[in-house]
Amino acid sequence: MPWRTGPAERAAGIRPDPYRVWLSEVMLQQTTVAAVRKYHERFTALWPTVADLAAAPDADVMAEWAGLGYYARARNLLKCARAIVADHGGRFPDTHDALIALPGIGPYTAAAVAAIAFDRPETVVDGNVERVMSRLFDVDTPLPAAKPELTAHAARLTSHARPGDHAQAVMDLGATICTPKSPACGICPLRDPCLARQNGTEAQRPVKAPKKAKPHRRGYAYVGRRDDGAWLVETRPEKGLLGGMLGFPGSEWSDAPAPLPPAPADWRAVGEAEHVFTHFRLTLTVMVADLPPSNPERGHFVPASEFRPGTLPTAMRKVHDVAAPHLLVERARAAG
DNA sequence: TACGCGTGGGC
DNA sequence: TGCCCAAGCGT
Repeated sequence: MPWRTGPAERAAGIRPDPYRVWLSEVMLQQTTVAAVRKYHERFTALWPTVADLAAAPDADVMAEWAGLGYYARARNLLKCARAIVADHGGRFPDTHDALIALPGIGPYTAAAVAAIAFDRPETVVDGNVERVMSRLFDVDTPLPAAKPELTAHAARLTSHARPGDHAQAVMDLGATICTPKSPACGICPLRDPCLARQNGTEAQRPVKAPKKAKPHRRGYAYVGRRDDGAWLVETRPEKGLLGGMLGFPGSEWSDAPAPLPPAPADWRAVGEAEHVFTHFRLTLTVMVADLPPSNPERGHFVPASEFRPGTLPTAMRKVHDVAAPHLLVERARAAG
């Protein structure tokens, strides 16, 4: 991964850039490496240092984060960058305790940055480490209750000689060999001491608490365009679902939502957009209309030349994709 | 402690 | 196809 340093660089005493390590770790929270790579490249190209990021407009950062999910991470990313400039002279603190005091940095990220960027003997415990420890010691306590026990195991094994390499190695073992399904025990360097392997329980580790069922919610989303092609959008409130992101005005999302058009117009339904969030399933009825030039009751117009569907969170991009063909038809009909 | 918070890929 | 999951954090 591009934010890592190789053996030759480390042998020469070169440590990874703490800014790049921090950025990667925040992006990797509950997110796959494959999804993160391009976002990390884009962010470091646009904002090469933490000071550059701290100076960026909120809307620019949110737009670049669009599609990566868990948008509170992007809001906290900016808060953290600005705190580092304001309170730490633009340099990342190099201790776990100072790092964990910053927005968006919790136990995992504080340990990961301290270990990987500053080679401090901190114990990282992410989902990979939990899985490796639960198998190595055949822990049958269900997660998340097992977390302290697994953390204690991981801490006892943490290398004080090469903490950064150790942290990445345990996570890489979990990501590539000690995988959730069909672990490659045959090539695992820990196959002999692994208690789950000895007991034949590796497929049942880690034990997890049962999940809650996802309710199904519905709503209306309104995609309106003005005569000049401008799109009616709104910036969502800072807190809550898709907080701070651009979206289309809509109704509440509930069992039986009431229509709530953002402006008087001849709204008509053109289809549905389906999306699954972490804790509920959503079906949005997509409404479209040509809008008069008068001010809407909610939202604001973005000129067609400045509107990029890629800056929308995925649920809203799906709404756009359902609506766009119908709007284009209307534009063409009007023009023709 | 438990919940709210996204998304895309794998099977 | 519907579930499971991924380098968690804030409240």
